[in-house]
Amino acid sequence: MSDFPRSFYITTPIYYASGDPHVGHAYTTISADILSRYYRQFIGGDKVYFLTGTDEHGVKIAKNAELAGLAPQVYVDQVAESYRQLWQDLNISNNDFIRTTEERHEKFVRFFVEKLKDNGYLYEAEYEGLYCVGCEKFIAEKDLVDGKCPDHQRAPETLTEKNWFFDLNGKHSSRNLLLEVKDLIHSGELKILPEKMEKEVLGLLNQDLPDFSISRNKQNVKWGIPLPWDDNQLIYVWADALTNYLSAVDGSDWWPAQVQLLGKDILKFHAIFWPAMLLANGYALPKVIFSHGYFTVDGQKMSKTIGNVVDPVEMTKQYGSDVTRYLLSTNCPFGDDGDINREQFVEKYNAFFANHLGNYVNRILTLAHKYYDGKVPARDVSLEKDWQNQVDNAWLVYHQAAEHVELEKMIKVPTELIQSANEYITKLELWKVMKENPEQAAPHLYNLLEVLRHSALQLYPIIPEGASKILEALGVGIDGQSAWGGLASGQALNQLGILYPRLENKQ
RNA sequence: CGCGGGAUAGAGCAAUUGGCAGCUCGCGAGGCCCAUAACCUCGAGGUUACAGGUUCAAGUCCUGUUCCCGCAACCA
Repeated sequence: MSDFPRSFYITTPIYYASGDPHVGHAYTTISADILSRYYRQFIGGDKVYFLTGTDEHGVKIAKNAELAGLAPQVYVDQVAESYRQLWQDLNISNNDFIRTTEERHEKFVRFFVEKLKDNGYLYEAEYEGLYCVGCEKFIAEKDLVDGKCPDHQRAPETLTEKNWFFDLNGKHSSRNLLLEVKDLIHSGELKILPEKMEKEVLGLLNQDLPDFSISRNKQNVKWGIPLPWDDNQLIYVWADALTNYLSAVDGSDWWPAQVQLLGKDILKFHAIFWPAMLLANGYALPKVIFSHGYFTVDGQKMSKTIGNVVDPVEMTKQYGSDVTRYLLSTNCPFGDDGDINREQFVEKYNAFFANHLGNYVNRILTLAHKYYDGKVPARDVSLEKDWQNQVDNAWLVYHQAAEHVELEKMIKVPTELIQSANEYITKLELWKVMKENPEQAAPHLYNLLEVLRHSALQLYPIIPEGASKILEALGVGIDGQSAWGGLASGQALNQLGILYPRLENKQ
């Protein structure tokens, strides 16, 4: 059995509130929810803290608000609400939802950057960049088309402004934070997973990483948290956003996070800058930074211009929370890129929910009602040995998968148990035995029901709604025992009917 | 020669890090009739992108080539 942490603090990134939720956001959040629910089952509900939220400052948001004709705060209120709604619809069990425009956060960020300054890690310097007058902001060289801003068809000017910089390289303080982060990654104290992402981070650390600025001139960025000691500056969104992982749990002992999930686009910030900031202010580092992959859709990059965007809201509306959770989280090994094939949604639904899980549930509950009065029949320990071994082993594999954050492997375990149970029924022709000699078949049905109980417990983190219904029908709870023999003979069983109707594939 | 990942059956993905190329879906044949046209068994389908090399043994290691994809200093 694997070693469980004493407590489990898990975070998703806070999502940038410049638009509606994306399927990638849903993927990260579902993954975090699966782990949260898993740990709640096995180390206790009060030992798990699951944080998500929204990042609500910055130029882009101010601009989008203006385009929508709304005040920035009104705009982000709406966006935050759409995230909240989606998480609710997806059965996400987050303990907190932090917004960077909340007072508790802003207060902490001011404290945090002030501390960086007091500790000697901030210095003032010139930032030089390409500035587009039309956009009223700095523009990256890679975004230029023929040397011009694509939005305004004009060449940007080179502009300098004074910013406060964070001393990563130890030029202004006694510590070289980049070297320290590198050492901590090498020593395994800070784990970057999957391994290939750790390689990438180490690769970045072997190149020159310049210090980054943690503030912006107020004239260029108008929507943010003021720098406490400098009226002309606002705190740059990254310094603002990363700090949420602390501000949300300030005053408690949840920190350090056990797992911080993120998409690979923001790996550098989380695996290098964030640890450096924590070191500078004397905080512990998160245990694991886990970077998951991206989706392509039908083999292509998801993009609005191609028009192949998968909308998580629509998907949830169409398929419900369990199915959406299943389709997204079991699509590919966690940590790799995966392809979403929408034409396969119905096929995958039928294969797993209707044919496999739903059919099995209906199959054995019907038998129990037909021949055993809807009650858990008597058991016979001498007929349980093989099942007990198999189930024990299944749990071992399951816990190991969870420990390694291999979400796609977690669902394989109960799937295989059910498959074995179906084989068992066929091999013994149990429907016949039940008809002819129900007493003889009784212990076998007990085994089948017990297998269902274990499967449902294992499925619960991934498809909480359906798994809860099944466990309820069996008369047990979600924090049930993973030892064999948890069902009590004589326990009344509910009939569930068709839990997941088969869908016809529209041609 | 900026850093890194990838190319395996019609589709989507595995392969305990060198040991008989597997899984799911789809497809074909049979079985069963308790269950949702479900379930069970068997089968077809691969020169593992390409060319060399190391090895008793290579999808896996090495060299080269082609193609795809992230990141590349402020982009959530």
